[in-house]
Amino acid sequence: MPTDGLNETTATSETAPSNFIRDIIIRDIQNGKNDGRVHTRFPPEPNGYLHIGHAKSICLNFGLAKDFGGKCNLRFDDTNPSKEETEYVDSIIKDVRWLGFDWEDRIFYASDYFEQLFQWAVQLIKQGQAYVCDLTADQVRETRGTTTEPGIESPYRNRSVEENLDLFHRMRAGEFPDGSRTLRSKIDMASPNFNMRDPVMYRILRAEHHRTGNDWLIYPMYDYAHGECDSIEGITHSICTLEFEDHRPLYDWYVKSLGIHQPQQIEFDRLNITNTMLSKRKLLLLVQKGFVSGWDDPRMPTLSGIRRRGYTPEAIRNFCGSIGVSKSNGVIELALLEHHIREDLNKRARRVMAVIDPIKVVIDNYPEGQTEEHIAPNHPDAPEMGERAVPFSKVLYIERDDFREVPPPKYPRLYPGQEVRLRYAYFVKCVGVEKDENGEVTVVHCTYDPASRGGDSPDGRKVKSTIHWVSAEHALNFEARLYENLLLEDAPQSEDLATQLNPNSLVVKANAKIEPSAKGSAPNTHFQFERVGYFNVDLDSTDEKLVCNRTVQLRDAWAKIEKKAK
RNA sequence: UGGGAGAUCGUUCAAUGGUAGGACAGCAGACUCUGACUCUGCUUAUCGGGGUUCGAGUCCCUGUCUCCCAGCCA
Repeated sequence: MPTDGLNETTATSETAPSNFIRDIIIRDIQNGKNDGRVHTRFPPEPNGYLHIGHAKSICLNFGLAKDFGGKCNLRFDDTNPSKEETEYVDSIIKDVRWLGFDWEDRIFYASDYFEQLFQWAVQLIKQGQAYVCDLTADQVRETRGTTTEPGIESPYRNRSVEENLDLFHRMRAGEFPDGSRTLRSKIDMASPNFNMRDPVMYRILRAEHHRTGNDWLIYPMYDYAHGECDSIEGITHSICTLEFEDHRPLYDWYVKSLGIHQPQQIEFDRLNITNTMLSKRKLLLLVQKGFVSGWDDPRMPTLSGIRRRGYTPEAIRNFCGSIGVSKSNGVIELALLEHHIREDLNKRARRVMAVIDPIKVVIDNYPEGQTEEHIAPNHPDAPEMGERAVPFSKVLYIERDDFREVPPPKYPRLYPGQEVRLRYAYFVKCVGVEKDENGEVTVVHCTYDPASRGGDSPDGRKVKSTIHWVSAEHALNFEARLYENLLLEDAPQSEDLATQLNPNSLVVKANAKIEPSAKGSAPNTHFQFERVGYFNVDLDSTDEKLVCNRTVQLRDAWAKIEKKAK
């Protein structure tokens, strides 16, 4: 049986459309900049799990490198030990690989460069471009100025090079308490760009680092570290999101002051998707507060979450390739992501019949105790995927929604007096119902036409619809987990997450039925439950109990018709 | 009200001074043993006002709107 979990690593063959970053690279190559090299990097901070927004950046960086015959590094931006953990490093490695990208031996960490970064800071001190400041965090903030007023220069700004060197080395040696001093760049307290108002380069922080342990008591800030890390690795195009536009002058200031290789920072728009939370901070909150079962809850937009949900790397790559890259911050419709997962799963998912919300059907004229098998293809358009036998007997289950005692106008499915086709089996006609004391239909009685075996009547008569079914005696009981958006359609703009969450984001159908061929399916096997949706086998599934996640529903024209009727 | 960035179909990305195009969504139809898939057709856009030009989404001026920035986070 084909399982495709972590083995789906074939690269996308999409022809990439033009975008402004490609234009820049093409121009750079033409001008012989960087000797025509293209070298990018994907630089996550290991402080959480990767989500679909990161997938855009991953596909962009690795994709650009591939398309231009260059390289792309994986680098962990681990300069803040108080937030970072090995668990996150491991998950990021797994997720990038799962998405189908390869960094060969180029996996790096900002922490690999701590000593070099320290030496460069010393160089900047010697050049008179950095100083040790004794102001507290509050004082730094108070003296930073406002949008209309310049900041106030620190009283420690003009310390001698010798004193700065001495103090900075003593910061490293642990002579001062956390937060008592910082190393700052001496730039311009009057700059209209706050990032240039003597930004902090190093802070004193006694926290165990997931890689360097307690070797360091001072840690470089992102702004100080990032350009140099890029420079060390020979990065040519340092691609990041729009909010770093204001940081670019500082990025350039450091590499220029140091006289080292200068990568070009290019900013693009972060991915936003309707009704989808793509903030690491908020996702962490969802996990911590128990609103979801974990980072890999199938409702999460994390790569581990959507992987568990049944999304494939191909679908995600195709999606990322189709959304484009620009500098305007837009919001992609969730429907586009769903389109790509349907498109991919339609090609690969084995068809199977499963009934999510069963209602019993008795074929009155079918012999008691008799069983027969009907042959069904595993994929309507892919004969090479084979076929399987589906057992049929007197008592069946069909979808509750496929029967109406009183049909609405134009209802094509089963109702008293109406004949439909049981897929791959027989024509059946509803001849009556049984009800419980509440008037609820409990059993639907039908008769079948033995001549229609296989699903077609020799007299050429047509039916309006074909419905799916399972044999009650042979079907496997299973648990279907149906997902909707985690966020409410009209989520209030509030910091209180609870008020924004959809109470129906997970509906468990513990009494669902599936044809026996699904027995023993491995986790992450993709199925199309015909006429219902794409599902995959969940991690929680065991030999005794099959558990399936609804990845995405099939497009449903009838639902639209019904909605309009209301 | 300082600085930075952006504005093209409902959404999103193209069009690099020369026929405004694709994808998704929507609508209509064909096909169908999945109201799925597939196929066909259709609707809909250059933020406003000036200017340059034979010709402007693209260049210039001006206005409007949106997003980002005052962490010892990244």
